[in-house]
Amino acid sequence: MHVTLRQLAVFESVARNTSFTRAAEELHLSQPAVSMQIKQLEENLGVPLFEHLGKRIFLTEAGQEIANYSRHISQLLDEAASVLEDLKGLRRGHLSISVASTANYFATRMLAAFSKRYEGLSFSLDVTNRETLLAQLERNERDLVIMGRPPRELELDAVPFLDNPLVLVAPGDHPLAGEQAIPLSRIAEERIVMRERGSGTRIAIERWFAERKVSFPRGMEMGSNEAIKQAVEAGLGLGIASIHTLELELETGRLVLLDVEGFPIVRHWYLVSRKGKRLSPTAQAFKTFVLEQAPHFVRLPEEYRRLGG
Amino acid sequence: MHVTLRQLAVFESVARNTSFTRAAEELHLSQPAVSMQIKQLEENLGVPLFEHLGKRIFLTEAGQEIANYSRHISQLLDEAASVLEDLKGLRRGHLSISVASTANYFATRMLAAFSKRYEGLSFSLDVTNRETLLAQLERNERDLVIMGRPPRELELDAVPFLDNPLVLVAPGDHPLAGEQAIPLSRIAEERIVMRERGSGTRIAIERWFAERKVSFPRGMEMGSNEAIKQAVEAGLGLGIASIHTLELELETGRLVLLDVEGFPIVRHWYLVSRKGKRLSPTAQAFKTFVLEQAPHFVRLPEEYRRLGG
DNA sequence: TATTTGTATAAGTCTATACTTATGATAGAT
DNA sequence: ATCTATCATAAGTATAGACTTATACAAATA
Repeated sequence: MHVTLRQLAVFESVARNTSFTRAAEELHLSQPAVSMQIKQLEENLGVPLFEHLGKRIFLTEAGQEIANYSRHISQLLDEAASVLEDLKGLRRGHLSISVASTANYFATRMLAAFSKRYEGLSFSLDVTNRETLLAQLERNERDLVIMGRPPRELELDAVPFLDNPLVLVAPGDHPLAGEQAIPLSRIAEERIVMRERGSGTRIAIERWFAERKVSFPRGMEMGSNEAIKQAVEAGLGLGIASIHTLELELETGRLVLLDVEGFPIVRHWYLVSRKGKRLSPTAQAFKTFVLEQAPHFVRLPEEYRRLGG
Repeated sequence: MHVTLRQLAVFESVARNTSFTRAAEELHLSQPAVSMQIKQLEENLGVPLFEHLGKRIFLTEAGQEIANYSRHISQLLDEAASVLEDLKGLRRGHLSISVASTANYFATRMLAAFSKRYEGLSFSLDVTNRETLLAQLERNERDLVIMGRPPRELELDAVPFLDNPLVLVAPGDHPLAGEQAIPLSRIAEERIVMRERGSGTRIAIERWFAERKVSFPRGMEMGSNEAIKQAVEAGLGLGIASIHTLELELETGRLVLLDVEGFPIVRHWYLVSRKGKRLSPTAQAFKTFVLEQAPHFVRLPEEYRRLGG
């Protein structure tokens, strides 16, 4: 059968007015135009929809059924239109993002704030490692990803939106705590706790030392930021990590920033999406939000120094 | 927006196949034809439905929403088609009939049998007086009506389908009980209990006596068939009524048929509908059923005589 | 780099759609 | 019986709808 929405719309009007002429007026059509649409609909359905008794018309049982279905369908269409409007207007929508474990510390706060601003939106947040992040982008499973320097070889849209200072920290009672302008050479004497080889942070650190032609300090490798913090607190050495992973420890003074020559090593946080991806209104809104608001969700190294002093 | 069902159908196929080319094959179309339909749908909705990443396509969030609505709509259309088929195939439908009070005695049985044969059908049965019956027909509120002789002045389709014998009955212990070929003159001596002036039955009786030039017997008027039966049983006189209202009393012997010259007065039951009314499949089926099966739902006068003898 | 695969765009065709006006048929109303 | 209101039918038209083929473009693949 080849029913059209037009036919249903005309039918609906006729059924409601119980008159072809009245429906024609309502639809700004000639009366024969209405007759034809109804006739076609009846032919398509293979059933008479109206009963003609004298000059009055009545819906047949089939007509009543079709009237119900017709109402239902036009209601669905209205609803669909409204949903699309909501999506455009950010009153509805879903945002799926993933963030590198290290970024979790502030990304969660950003998402919470964004969520508060756009109440209708729903979210899925994945906190995972770099490898998974890239795989998700590859499979187009995420709108956006927050991570450190994204690989150049993959075709990605990556926008830096926030400084990511790698800082040197020591236990609160360390001899170097509070000293200013510590020469880098002094650090070479200390043992360093940092992330394992191959991790984004570690690569950055190695490159940094290499650029300065400073011999890489002996150290300990840890598989997580939490492990680094615990090791440093336990006095196993100095730590190098993103300042954004250290907030609580710095605030309580369990760890302190060291003012070492050349530190912090400034890297950046990136907002990453698949190259060529057309962001949904929701994702676009989040991107804008992050680009504008990100600094409000982290503390700068200076702020902690003030605390420590 | 001017969305068409065609657009939704094509969209549905593309969404399911996640491929324009595959959808084109499925729909036996060229690939550009599919592209065009999707493009139009997107323009109508004002939203991109697909994301193109490399050669792969993904549904946008809006696309997923529309896919849901589209599925729902096509499901409704399927359901509507199936309902119409059911209506045609008498697996579904509604029959609304009214019957004259007098006809109730066998009409209910007919309806029960019909209902058993077509299990999917629903019914509404109104047992009411002649006046209401005609008003209902006038307002096209009933598919069919069962009544005695319908008025000629109204434009009706009326088909007689069953004899309606008006019989003379007496209490089981009446002197005339069992006598054969009682002359009509003998009856003139008795008092007669019958329906009130103006009722269909009464008119028929009066006309019958007039035709035979027999003086109308003195009698009592009753407003209902039940009242007649009670009066006769109580010995207030002989009764004249449709045999179909007397089944129980004749069967138990509380009343007996009198074999009076000229009796029974044979009238007919009619199946009546508004002139020009196109009967629904259900109503048509019931009409056919009644025309073919009606005699099975009543007893003939002879059968009771055998009982009485 | 060339090839294959998948989609978009352009141009053209054909037809059915969605109308129109004019007129006919029918049933109520006057 | 005539008039009036309603719907159906007929004939005609302009348009847009639904296609086609040919070709361009872009990205994955070899």
